[in-house]
Amino acid sequence: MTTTSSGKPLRADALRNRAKVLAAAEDVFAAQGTSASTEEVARRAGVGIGTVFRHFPTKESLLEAVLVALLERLAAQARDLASAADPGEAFFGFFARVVAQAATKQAVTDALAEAGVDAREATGRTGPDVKAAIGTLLERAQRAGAVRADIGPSEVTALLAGISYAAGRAGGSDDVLRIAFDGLRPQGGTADQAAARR
Amino acid sequence: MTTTSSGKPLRADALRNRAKVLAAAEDVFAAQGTSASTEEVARRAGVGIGTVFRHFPTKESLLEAVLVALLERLAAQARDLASAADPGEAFFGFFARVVAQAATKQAVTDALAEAGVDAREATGRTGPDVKAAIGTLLERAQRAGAVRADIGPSEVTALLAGISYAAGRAGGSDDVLRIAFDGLRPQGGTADQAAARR
Amino acid sequence: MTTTSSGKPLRADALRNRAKVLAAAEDVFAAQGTSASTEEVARRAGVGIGTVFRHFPTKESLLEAVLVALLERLAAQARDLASAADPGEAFFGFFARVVAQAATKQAVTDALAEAGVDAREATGRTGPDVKAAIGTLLERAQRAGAVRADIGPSEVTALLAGISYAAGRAGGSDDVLRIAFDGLRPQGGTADQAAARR
Amino acid sequence: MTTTSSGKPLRADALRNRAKVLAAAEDVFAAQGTSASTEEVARRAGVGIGTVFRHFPTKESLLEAVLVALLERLAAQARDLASAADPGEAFFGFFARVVAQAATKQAVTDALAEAGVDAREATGRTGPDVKAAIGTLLERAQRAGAVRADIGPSEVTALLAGISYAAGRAGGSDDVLRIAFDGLRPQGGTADQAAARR
DNA sequence: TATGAATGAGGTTTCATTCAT
DNA sequence: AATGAATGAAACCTCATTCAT
Repeated sequence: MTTTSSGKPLRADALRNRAKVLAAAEDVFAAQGTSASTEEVARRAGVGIGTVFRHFPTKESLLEAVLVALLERLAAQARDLASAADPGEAFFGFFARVVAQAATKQAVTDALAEAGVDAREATGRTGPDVKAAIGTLLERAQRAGAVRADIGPSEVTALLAGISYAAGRAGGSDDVLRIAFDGLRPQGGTADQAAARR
Repeated sequence: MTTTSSGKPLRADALRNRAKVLAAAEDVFAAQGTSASTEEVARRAGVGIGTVFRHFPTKESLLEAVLVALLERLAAQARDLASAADPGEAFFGFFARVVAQAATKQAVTDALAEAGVDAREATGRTGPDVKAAIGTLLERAQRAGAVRADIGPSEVTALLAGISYAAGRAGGSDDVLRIAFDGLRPQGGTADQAAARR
Repeated sequence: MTTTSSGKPLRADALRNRAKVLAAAEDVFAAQGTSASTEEVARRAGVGIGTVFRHFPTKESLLEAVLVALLERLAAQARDLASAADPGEAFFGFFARVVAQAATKQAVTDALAEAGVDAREATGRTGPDVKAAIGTLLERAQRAGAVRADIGPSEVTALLAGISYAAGRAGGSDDVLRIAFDGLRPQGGTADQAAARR
Repeated sequence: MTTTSSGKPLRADALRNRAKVLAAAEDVFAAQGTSASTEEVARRAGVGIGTVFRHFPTKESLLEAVLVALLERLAAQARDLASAADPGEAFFGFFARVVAQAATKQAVTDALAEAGVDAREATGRTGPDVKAAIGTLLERAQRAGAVRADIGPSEVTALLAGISYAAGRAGGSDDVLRIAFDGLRPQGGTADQAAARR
């Protein structure tokens, strides 16, 4: 993501400003919600409002960019864990870490949802990246018998969102995370369990 | 909720309008999010904007009223199930029903959170009602061995919120609900499981 | 002023309400300025808003009525003093008393001026009454040599308004009143002064 | 007043617009009273409503700015006369000129009073400037025996306000001004008078 | 006649976006 | 490319006035 939509490479200073704006936006939206003003983002970034709009022609595109950045970071974390020694630990560790980061992401996910933009469409090719990375973690954990076999990446992603929400808003304690983990593990008395024992 | 804050009973027509506004607000906020305009609510209700503000002097108070109405409805449903024959079925049935209704409630819960109002405080005495009713369902299900014994109403409520969110936003299928249910059941290898098998 | 504009006599209870509203309006406008809401007047009067509008079909007419009532009271006070023993004392005493009451009257005078209504027209036949009563006091004081001879009721009224304003807003002390009095007395080196020394 | 509250100098075009808005506000408030809408001010200034609020973030701050501008102008006029040849003429000339300008100033003074803002506080350091300049004029006139010795700047200011009000509202003729002048001159039978005759 | 609920124009203020500097 | 002033639509809310009860 080092070029504009027009495909032309950005000058060094422009690139630096783009990064400053993005970082500021992440902070501001996390702190004040997505209804924070674009001007506030500019102020925090230390640039003029015009500069924000030069890089992100609408507020929605700014929110989208923040979301993409977050998802990219998540995907990277997932890929880092893809070759960990203990697949189960890798999977659940990733899950827990995402939930812990939820406060910020929540704001942005909400925003896009509210703006009437489907998150999956907005995130373009980043969404699949995350899903693919999660899929890898999931498969390894399932093969190791640490996670039930009858679910796929979509279910994991949805559950991740829900538990993150609970953690951010409902003041959910670790107990909620524990319940989710128990639900994700192979369940007793089923074919899953048999597979887990193998 | 048939009186104003001043304690005087409302005239029949006023009461009817209040209900119309509340219903419209529920629809509008569910459909467009809580940033929908008050004027849109008035339009949908078929009343003048002044009427909305007569009944709910600020937008926040309108959002609050919508939330309270929703919670009241939930509490009533929970109470209805408190004496059902099968406590486990009652508990899980309630959970599933709430999640199914989630689209609307989500909008409002978000709104209050964003508005800086603590949902638990805003809902005044309605929140406790819901929690109490859920507590009753939970206890009965735990005593019957249908639900794990190491959680309380707070965890259930938080999980309810999270799964509802997943259902409303992340397009969570029934699989997510199934995972949550499995996590809520007595877990293998513990005293709970023994109780469950009895 | 015991009839409506339609000429029909008011029922006893209607008359009582009219008086209550008028008194409340005086209080409210004096305390909060003329931008106070009509609803506030109704509340203070202990009647419904509809009742206020039944008696005074517009807010302007209510302000006008308050002003008329005030002027009537002033005229009565002036008439009471018309036969006082000392004409000079009567004149200056009246002047001082009016200024002391100014706070309330100010609000209303301003209001009418702001509302684009010419005070002289609005007050209809009451204005002349006041002016006539002031004229009588003035003439007697002039004949007694206590007030300069080269001014008429119009100048006295204007000065009265100005000094009242100063008293109400500019925090004018008694000194301002003293200056006005000195300016109103027969001035040195003229026929007036001779008369004053007689 | 060539900078914003943030201390940064304004761009040339912004400065021009600020002046246009201020001038328009003076006109509009003078003509229609302080309850005139901000939109009317924008229309008269030929700018968008947003521009008005960029320069004056609330209506009250706009009213305040108009008042400050007026007081500054008055202070400048007073200072110009501070070294005039005839101190008495300077003092009374100033007084007369202020009264002649009264229509506009009245509107604004009223406004601030109504808005619950103490004019003296709101005007910051401009109020004292005016009073100081008036004080200089007064002292010189008193030393020259043209004005009575037993009053100070506060009394002059209050009287100024009152007579201005009379001139603007009550249709006061020059006679009222004459009365005030006579009251301000050294009064017969006192040390003042002796000084005046010298 | 009295009441107060309903109305909607209009007021202040915010903010995403555009454009001159 | 960067800036920030200008714009105006739209939001929330008030209040004089009308009208059904």
